[in-house]
Amino acid sequence: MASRSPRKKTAEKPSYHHGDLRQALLDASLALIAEEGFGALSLREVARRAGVTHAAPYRHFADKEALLAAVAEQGFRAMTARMKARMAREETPEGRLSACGVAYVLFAMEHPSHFRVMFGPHFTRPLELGASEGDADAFGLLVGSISDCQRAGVVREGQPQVLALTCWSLVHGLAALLVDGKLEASGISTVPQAEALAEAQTRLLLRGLVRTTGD
Amino acid sequence: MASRSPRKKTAEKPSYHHGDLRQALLDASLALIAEEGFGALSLREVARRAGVTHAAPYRHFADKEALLAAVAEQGFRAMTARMKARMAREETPEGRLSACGVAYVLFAMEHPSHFRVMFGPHFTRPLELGASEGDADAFGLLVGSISDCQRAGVVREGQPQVLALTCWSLVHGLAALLVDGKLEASGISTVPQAEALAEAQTRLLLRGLVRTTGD
DNA sequence: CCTACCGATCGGTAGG
DNA sequence: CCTACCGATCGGTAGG
Repeated sequence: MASRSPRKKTAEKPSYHHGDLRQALLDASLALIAEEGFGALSLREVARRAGVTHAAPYRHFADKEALLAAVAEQGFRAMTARMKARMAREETPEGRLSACGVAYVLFAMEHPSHFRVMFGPHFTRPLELGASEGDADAFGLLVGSISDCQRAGVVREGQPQVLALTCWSLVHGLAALLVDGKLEASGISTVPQAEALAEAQTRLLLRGLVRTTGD
Repeated sequence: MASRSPRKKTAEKPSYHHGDLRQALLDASLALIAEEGFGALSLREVARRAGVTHAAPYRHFADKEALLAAVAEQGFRAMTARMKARMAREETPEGRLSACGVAYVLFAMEHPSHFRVMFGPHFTRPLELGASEGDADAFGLLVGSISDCQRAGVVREGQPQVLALTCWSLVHGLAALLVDGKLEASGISTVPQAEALAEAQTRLLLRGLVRTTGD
């Protein structure tokens, strides 16, 4: 078929000599994790999928952890954007608070590999997020949302950080159980199902489990 | 020191010729995960730590997944026992419900490697728990506890399974965040801190975030 | 439960 | 970004 002569390498295959290999490696990592699981992730296999030799990734990442850190960082940005977008559709503070949590769960469902990298025990150091610009980070959005609700008088008193931690636990737990398939036994596996569940659980946290007089 | 003559192998080293190698392999797996992380887990290294050759584990486990399944099964039994023990100290239905969740978080803090194996994405098939005897499984305990609270009139109406799923999400999320060290930035890392946090979050879920007249 | 062996993959580097 | 190479580890099996 093709001659093996070493010259005329003029772009027969995507060799990324001038393309964005860095991004290609990140994409390949996510695809690999999604298809083969975490155990299959190696720099060599990632390079293979990106169509380069196994030495090439070292031009962009010092080691596997650096690659995963880049994946996680991109994931955090995407998740924050997802939350902002869904919150923007709401017109009340409690609507935004709820949207914040639902978006968290939806992001996990739609980007399970990203989610696993972001929250797995893969990093030795804290994962600097480029000194995230003020309220841009996800937890900051949540805390701010709680504060807004308190100012509007719809959420009880208390340190916003503490209340936010409870909200985070709830949506993080739901997301983790969904991503790891632990709710498939309960017949929950699709995105719409997850969305409905996230909304129901958020409502429940707001109103509380305890039976009230106005119930 | 010791002669290398092949005879007289009379128990100089723990060789498990008559001991419980199976249990030793399970313990070694947990220690390995705790010390070196998941990536370091291999049947060969586990065998090495147990003091046997790398072919020995195959006498007890077909492959790595079978070993991990055994670890997980043991973990589920221990977790259920932990929950039962803590629930038994309580005298009210809501006390038992709360204790149920707190015990879940405490188990995770005290056995992080077990927790990771139990809820990680490591298994291809559903992990049969030996057809857990009726209400003995953890989720069953939770659902029963919710039902009791409803009968006592302290928890609102609704399918117990649905309410239980919300409780599970909350404590699972808190446990996962703790185990993976994501709350260390918030200064939470000890067992007592985790216990206090679990109790606070459980209370919050019961009462709800929404400001009520009797607040 | 051990010895001895297989093929395969891996992280990493030298040198271009 | 590639070729060529290093030492090391791995899962798994044969045969005892």
